[in-house]
Order: sequence, then structure tokens, then C-alpha cells
Amino acid sequence: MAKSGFAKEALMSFIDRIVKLETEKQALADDIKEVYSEAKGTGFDTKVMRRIISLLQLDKGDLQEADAIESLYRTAVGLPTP
Amino acid sequence: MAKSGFAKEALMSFIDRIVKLETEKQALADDIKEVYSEAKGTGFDTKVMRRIISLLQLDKGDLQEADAIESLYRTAVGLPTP
Amino acid sequence: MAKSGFAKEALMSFIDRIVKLETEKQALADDIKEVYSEAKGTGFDTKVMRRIISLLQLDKGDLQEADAIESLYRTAVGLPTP
Amino acid sequence: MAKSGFAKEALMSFIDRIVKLETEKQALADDIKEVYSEAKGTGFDTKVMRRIISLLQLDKGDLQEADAIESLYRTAVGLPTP
DNA sequence: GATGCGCTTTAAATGC
DNA sequence: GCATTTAAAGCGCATC
Repeated sequence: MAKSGFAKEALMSFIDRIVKLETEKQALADDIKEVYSEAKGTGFDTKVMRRIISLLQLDKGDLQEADAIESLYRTAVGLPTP
Repeated sequence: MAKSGFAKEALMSFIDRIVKLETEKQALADDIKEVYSEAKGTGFDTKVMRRIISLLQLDKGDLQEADAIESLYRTAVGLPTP
Repeated sequence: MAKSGFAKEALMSFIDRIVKLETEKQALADDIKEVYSEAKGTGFDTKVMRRIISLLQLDKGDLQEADAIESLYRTAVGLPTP
Repeated sequence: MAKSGFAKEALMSFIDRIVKLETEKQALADDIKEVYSEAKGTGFDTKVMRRIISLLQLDKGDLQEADAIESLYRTAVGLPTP
């Protein structure tokens, strides 16, 4: 049992698995960064791209609602709506 | 002279000033957090509020341009425009 | 209520307060930058200064952190924590 | 060119690639979470595990950091760095 | 349900 | 000006 007997092997196994997964995860993060960099070099606005990607994650209703609230608040503070 | 003679006093003076300013800055950050918290309690969407505030920092032309690019990208990926 | 009736005045009030606070906060950030700039002009290494300041701010937490590390290693090895 | 002609296809390609990579990245994040969960179920303290893993990852940089600190203090005190 | 902590992401600063 | 590195902010989880 882990708590008292002290399963050193088990702990090391868990930790190894996590370290490995995190390594792969970091590699993907680097890939993503690279794609953004490439897109930027092609002339795209990466800031807007990031926003678009986050909007894509929303389901349709949520997106509409978010847009609606933003329109409302924009009007309230005197900003033009797109 | 700082580099060779070693102006310990001067260094400490600079550091003290910075620490003091950072303390005040942190206090303002806390105040801001509190206002957001109050707004949230009143029923406002703080995420949208943050966006509105960042949009307010832009000058008019920049805002229009950002909106235009976003519309373009939205259309390109099949998202509805607000 | 904010969502339906839509308290435009309340929203503007919150946003005004935040914008004001952020303005002051930014002013302090600028002041800090200026001090660093002045220090740099006097011959100090600002990177080192930043490091020292962060170390100074960590001083208090440092002991706690050392204690925490000991504690966690004890736990990891199955020893009781004090 | 992206800005005027507007390469819709290119944009969609970039975004698709990023979305795909982020999906994989999220899958790995979920895997990691699952391993922690399993470890927890086996009786390990996940907080401690996280701490240990972060310490393991810092091991390499640690020496460098120690050297850097010595270096910065030397500079602060006016001593030449090696 | 609230609070704190860690992670992720985003903005800024510096050096090339 | 661009790219890297570092600080700040926001977010979400986990705990109490």
C-alpha cells in the first residue's frame, strides 16, 4: 500500500508516465507556436486567429450569446458595433 | 560611479523606490479585482467587460480595423458575424 | 437586474472606475520603468536589479517554501510531518 | 498576400492545423490528469507528486540558476564575473 | 460555496 | 523589427 508500506516503485512509475506525457504535450505546444509563426509570416493577424480559434470551441448558442452581450455592452459605453 | 566604485547606497535607493512603487501598483490591482467582483455580483459578465475595456484602449481606427479583420476571418472559417 | 433590464448606468460606472484605476496603475508601471531607466543610466544592471528585487520579495516566502519542500519529501518517503 | 487578396484557404489550413494540434494537446492533458487520478486512488499525494515532478524538471536548470544568482550578486557588489 | 493554488495563456521587455 | 525570454493576468481545479 502506498501510504505506509511505501511503494517507491509505483510512485516512480506514475511519475515517469507523467513526465513522458508532459514531454509530448510540450512538443505539441511547440508545434502550435510554430504554426502561428508561419501564419504570421504569411501575413495573418495571429491575435485575431487566436480569438477565432477560441470562438470555434464554443457551441453555436454560446457564441451568439457572447456576441449579443458584447453588442449590448459596446452600445452602453458608446463603442460602435461591428 | 556605479560600475567600479560600487555605489551601494545608490543601488539601495533605486531598489527601495521600485519596491515602494510596486507595492502601490499591487494595491491598485487589488482594487480593480474588487470592482470586477462587485460588478459580477450585480449580474454583469466580467469577461465581456474585460474585453470592452481593452477595446476602449484602442483608438477608433484600430478598433474598426480589428473588427474588420475579425469579420473577415469569421466568414472565412464559417462563423456567423455579430 | 443587469441581464435583462440592462442597467447601462451601472455598467458605465463600473467600467469608468476600472479604467481610472488602470490608468493609475499604468502610471505607476511607467514610474517603475523610469526608475529602472535611471538606474541603468547610472550604470546598474537592471536585469540584476529585477532579480534582486524578486529575491527580496521571495525572502519571506522562501523559508516557508523550504519547510514545505522538506515536508513534501517526508511525505513522499513515508515519514510523518512535524 | 493575406491582407488584401485574402487567402481564405491558407487561413483555414493554418487554423485547422492548430485546432488539430490543440486537440491532441488536450488529449495528453487529459491523460496526465488521469494518471494523477490513478495515483491518487493508489494512495499517493498528487500535490506532492506535482511538486516532485516540477523539481525534477528544474534539476537541469537549477545549477544554471545557482550560477546566475552568484553572478548577479557579484555584479551587484562590483566584482567581476568569471 | 468560497478561497487558494497551479496552470495556461497573453502581454511586455530586452537583445539580436 | 523580430524573436526570445520574462512577468502579469485570467482561468480552472481542488480543497475546506
